[in-house]
This record gives sequence, structure tokens and C-alpha cells, in this order.
Amino acid sequence: MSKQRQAVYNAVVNSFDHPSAETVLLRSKAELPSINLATVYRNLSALIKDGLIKRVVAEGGDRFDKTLSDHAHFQCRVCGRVLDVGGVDFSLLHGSENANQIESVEVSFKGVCADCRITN
Amino acid sequence: MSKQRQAVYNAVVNSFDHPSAETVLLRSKAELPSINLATVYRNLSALIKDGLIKRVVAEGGDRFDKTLSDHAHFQCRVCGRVLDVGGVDFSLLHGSENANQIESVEVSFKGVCADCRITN
DNA sequence: ATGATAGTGATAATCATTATCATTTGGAGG
DNA sequence: CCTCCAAATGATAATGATTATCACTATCAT
Repeated sequence: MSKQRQAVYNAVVNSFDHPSAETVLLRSKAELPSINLATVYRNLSALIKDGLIKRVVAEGGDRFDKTLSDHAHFQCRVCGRVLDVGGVDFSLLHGSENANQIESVEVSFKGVCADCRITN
Repeated sequence: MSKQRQAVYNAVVNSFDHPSAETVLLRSKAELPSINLATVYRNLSALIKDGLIKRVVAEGGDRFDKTLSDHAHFQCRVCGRVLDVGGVDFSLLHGSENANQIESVEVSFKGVCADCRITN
């Protein structure tokens, strides 16, 4: 694990939100100022392939997630933030298909988050 | 409804797959050869806003769907095709959030489709 | 017809992500 | 300790889906 990959990994794991690649770059730079955006993308992909983090497909660019257990996401169409959503029973989803070979499931909600609803 | 919007709508509604914007362009051209890609994108967005069709977020570009009722999708990572998935109970999902104002839910599976599993 | 308005076609611009490639790094083996 | 080499990096160009722009055209009420 190069120091760049370690810095990217630390940036994601120490995040309590769902950072974009650009945000991971900023946070990685706190540890390793010389790190480059291309390196961040490369290592994010590598970490995902190794199962150390997960990708969250989102409007305006993918986000990255330290939480490996199955859970749903919510994205606010006003501020763009991605939030975790509990209470979704993935065991009900995993048995939904048979003809095709399922490798992953994603449950994503969209709408307006509590903060943005108040502000407007 | 302009003849362009009608052609785009027809192209989607007469499709039994989940066409990309480019595919919608091709199918619209059968009815209206002069139609342009930008016009297709414009009208796809308009039709979605009016609730006449739906957008399916997918790897390699969004797809468009004539089916309005809640249902899940599966995308094959080999051929890229998007297929409908039945048997997912969306009523269980709709009650999963409360702090945020939910406007839509998407359930998307990824993996290898039956056809591609055989071929390889 | 006239004029206002919305929609179109063509194309440039945007933006996240990936590809390229010369340079650097770090470890294995002498 | 040095040399070699594969793998990773940094810088930047390229890609590809989508959106913005804008001059022009179709539509429709007056």
C-alpha cells in the first residue's frame, strides 16, 4: 500500500459524510499535500476492487463510503448531500432475482433533506 | 406537443427495452429523420418532468423507460443491457425515511445477465 | 399577414472520469 | 550498498454523456 493509497483510504475512513473524489483529494492533501487527483481516482477504484470502501452512484459525480454493510442512501436534490438511510431490509431484495447473476444491489432515495426543507 | 416530442415519446413507448438517448434518437429518426440529438435530450427531460416516462440511471449513460409503475432494474456489466426486475415490494421502502422528504426510490441490481453468463 | 412565443437544429461548452506517458519510487536480489 | 525493474505517481490530454447557447423556424392568436 503506497502512502498515496493510505492517504486516500484514511480520507475516506475518517469521513463521516460521503465525499466526492474532489473532496477526497482535499482531505488526502491534509496528509500528503503532493497527491494528485488522478491518483485519488486510481486508488479509490483500487480500494473498491479490494472491498475496502464502496462507491455510491450519485447525481453530480460518485461518492465514496467507508461503510461496507448493506444500507440505502438518500440524496438531496437541493444541496446534493448524500445521507445514509436505515431500516431497509436488504435480505428481501437479495432473493428477488434468479435468471441473472446478482453481484450488488443499490437502494437510493431522492428528495429534499430536512435541512433544505427548513431553509426554504 | 411538437412532432419532435411526439416522435421521442413514441420511440420510448414502443420500445420493449430501456433505450439510451442515442437509441431514442435512432428510433425517433424512423418517424422524423430530421430530428436532432439535443432535441431528443430536451424532450426526454420534458417527458420525464411531465411524468410520461421515467429515467433509469445506468452505467454508460441514462436509459429511458415507458413503465411508470414502481419496479427495480438490473444492469449487466458485460453487455450493459438494463432489464426489469419484478418481485420487489416498494411499499416496504417507501416508509423507510421520515426526516427527509422522499420524492423517489430506485432499486438497481448489477451483475451478469443470463445471456452473458452462457456465452462466456 | 403580423408579431409574439416556444421549440428546433447545430454546435460549443461542461464536467466527471479515464487514458497516456514520462518520471519516480520502493523493494528483490546480487 | 547498489542496481535493476515493475508498479505507482503526477501532470495533463482525451473521452463521452449531457447541457447551454443561439440563430432560425414553426405555431397560433389577434
